[in-house]
Amino acid sequence: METAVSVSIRDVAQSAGVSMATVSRALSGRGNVSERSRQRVLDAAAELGFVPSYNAASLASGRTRNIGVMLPTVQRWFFSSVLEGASGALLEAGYDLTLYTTGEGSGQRHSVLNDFLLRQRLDGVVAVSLELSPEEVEQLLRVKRPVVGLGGPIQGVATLHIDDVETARRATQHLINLGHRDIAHLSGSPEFERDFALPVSRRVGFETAMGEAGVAVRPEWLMHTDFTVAGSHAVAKRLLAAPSGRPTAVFAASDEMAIGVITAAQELGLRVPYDLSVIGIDGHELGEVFGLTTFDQAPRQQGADAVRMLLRQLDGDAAPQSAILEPEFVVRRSTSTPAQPR
Amino acid sequence: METAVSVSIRDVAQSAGVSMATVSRALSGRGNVSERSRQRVLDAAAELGFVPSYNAASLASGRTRNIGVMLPTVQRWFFSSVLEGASGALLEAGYDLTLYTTGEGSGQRHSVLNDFLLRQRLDGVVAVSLELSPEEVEQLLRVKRPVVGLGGPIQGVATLHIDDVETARRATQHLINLGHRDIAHLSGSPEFERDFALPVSRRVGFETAMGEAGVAVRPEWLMHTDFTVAGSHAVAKRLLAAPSGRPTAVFAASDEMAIGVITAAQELGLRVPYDLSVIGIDGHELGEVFGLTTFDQAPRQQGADAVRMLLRQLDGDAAPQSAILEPEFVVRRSTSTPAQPR
DNA sequence: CTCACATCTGGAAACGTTTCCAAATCCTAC
DNA sequence: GTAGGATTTGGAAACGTTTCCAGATGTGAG
Repeated sequence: METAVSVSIRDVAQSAGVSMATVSRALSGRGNVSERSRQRVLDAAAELGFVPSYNAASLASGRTRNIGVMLPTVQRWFFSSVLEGASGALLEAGYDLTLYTTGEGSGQRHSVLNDFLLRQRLDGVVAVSLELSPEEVEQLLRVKRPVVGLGGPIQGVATLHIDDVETARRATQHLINLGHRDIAHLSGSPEFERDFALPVSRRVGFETAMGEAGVAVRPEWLMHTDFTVAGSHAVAKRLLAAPSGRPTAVFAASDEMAIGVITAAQELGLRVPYDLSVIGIDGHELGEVFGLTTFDQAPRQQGADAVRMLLRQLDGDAAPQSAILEPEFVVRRSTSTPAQPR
Repeated sequence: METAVSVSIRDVAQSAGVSMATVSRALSGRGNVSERSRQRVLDAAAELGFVPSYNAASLASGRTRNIGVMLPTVQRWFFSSVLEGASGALLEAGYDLTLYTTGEGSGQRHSVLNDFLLRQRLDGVVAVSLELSPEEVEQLLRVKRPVVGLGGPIQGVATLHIDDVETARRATQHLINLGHRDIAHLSGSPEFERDFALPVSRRVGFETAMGEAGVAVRPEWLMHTDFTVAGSHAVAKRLLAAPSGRPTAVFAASDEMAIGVITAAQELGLRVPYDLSVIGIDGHELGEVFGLTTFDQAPRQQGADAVRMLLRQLDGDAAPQSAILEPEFVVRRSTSTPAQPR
């Protein structure tokens, strides 16, 4: 509450009658300080309204209390959820969060890495749905910055993710178990996505389940679009209005896509699930509203967990243990037995 | 591409055969350097793979090339759009973005300000939909950090926002002009929101339009909920199923709420717009899918603009000029004349 | 060929912490 | 009371830049 300009550790030291070294120790908690000194320092600091300079501390110590979060965009539900989770966990731990949205393409990513991440501004990085090249990983590890990956495996980096193939297989199996045979799959394509092999993994899971059940995959029912409601809405309208007949069920690679399918169906006068069953993956907040059956992968939780993993690594505690997450199967009213079993 | 450990400005100086001062000048662009020296420095820096330390630079210069963005949450469309816009603009300008999600309540906000913002880590702050107290503003300005507000006026701070009252008035008027008289309004409430008087402003606009047209406002048709699809979906179901009769039109304070109303209507078998007209405010990306009539306020653009305003201020260029934005009226198929004009 | 002035350069002092090191002080057990 | 170890302390050297201040070098006009 004094003059805001530059009350430094030196002023505190003077006022508390101790050395700067002791002030630093008392305030940061590293090193031994007698209870008496600590108290005097704390009082003096409070009295003077002392605010330590992160920059100076970082420069001297190498620690920044700042974590970078890289993700393709903040506009899709999965990513904003992850971000929200990470942000909360970091705030709680007293860390800053520096955000890098790299764009859906990989164009900006390299410059981001070079221009920002390496400048010793970050203690660590959470990379969400990004395929880092071996060189990029090496670059990061060389500067001793731990990295945690989210949403898919990254070579040489601790990672948190669900088993995409298996989850897709189970989703498809759910439809088959209900009696569906005419099943379409909506997924992303390399045209729209650069992250991981996510669209591919989910398609493989789909095909695996179909193969296991001896059901043929109709290539014209493998549709590609971006991972948005609007994109899948448009594609689904074509799919469902095709004169060659329509599927009785759709497995969408994400909940946003599934919602696009549902709205498209409604627009065409189809009743879900009576005329069309729909299942997705994600656990979107709107799943409830649309009665969507899905595999919930709790992205918010994932964001928080990734941060905690990273912080543990920074504390030197744990080995970077990758983990495969178990999504929760949530059955709602968008799936049922087909109306006209063949 | 050499050993990554600590190639500093000193090494570059040595390698280029000039002083550290000259290296600094050549690299940062401030101060005069002969073309010859500049080239040698640039070459040496590239050769050694020199990466300047932001921390050291910040410490010495006081500039951080880091902008803070504070917003309540990243999970609502308006906010994630603003963030996306801001992030892009900052990346482009070579600035880092430090994200503070303060939570919808104001609880965490104060600590955020104190613990983070003031630590000379930020060159400036973009505050989105936050009501900063005079003390908080004063605190920021005292440390000479420019602030730009978004989403509502902040005392003593340059601000970017639409005229909420007027926009709400025009939205309501649109319904009235179509012939509607039984109009409900869905808005937020202090129970859910802490930001600004936004819900209030939009309600006032609604009431103004109704008053001007001599139409009575039915208090039971003033519904409150949070600014989400799910929240408004639930409330709208009650509204539209009320035995006392239902409105022919709904003005929702945000597009997300409007979408909740539309899905609720569909679930109840009502046809939009035949049985119910719906209008919102925002310009949500799903507006297209749902055919939503709305006032588009281009939040992504707002985020980018806010950043540019801030950067201009940092360059010492411009006076902090507040601006009132003009939303764009987008008519789609969710509004029409009422089915049964009285 | 000089002089005056602009441009360029290097030395060194900041910036505000952390942490190494050695010295001082405190304990405990004998 | 004392030796030996543990705990506290302060001095001062980092950390890697920027920038002030002079001094050196270049330029153009007379």
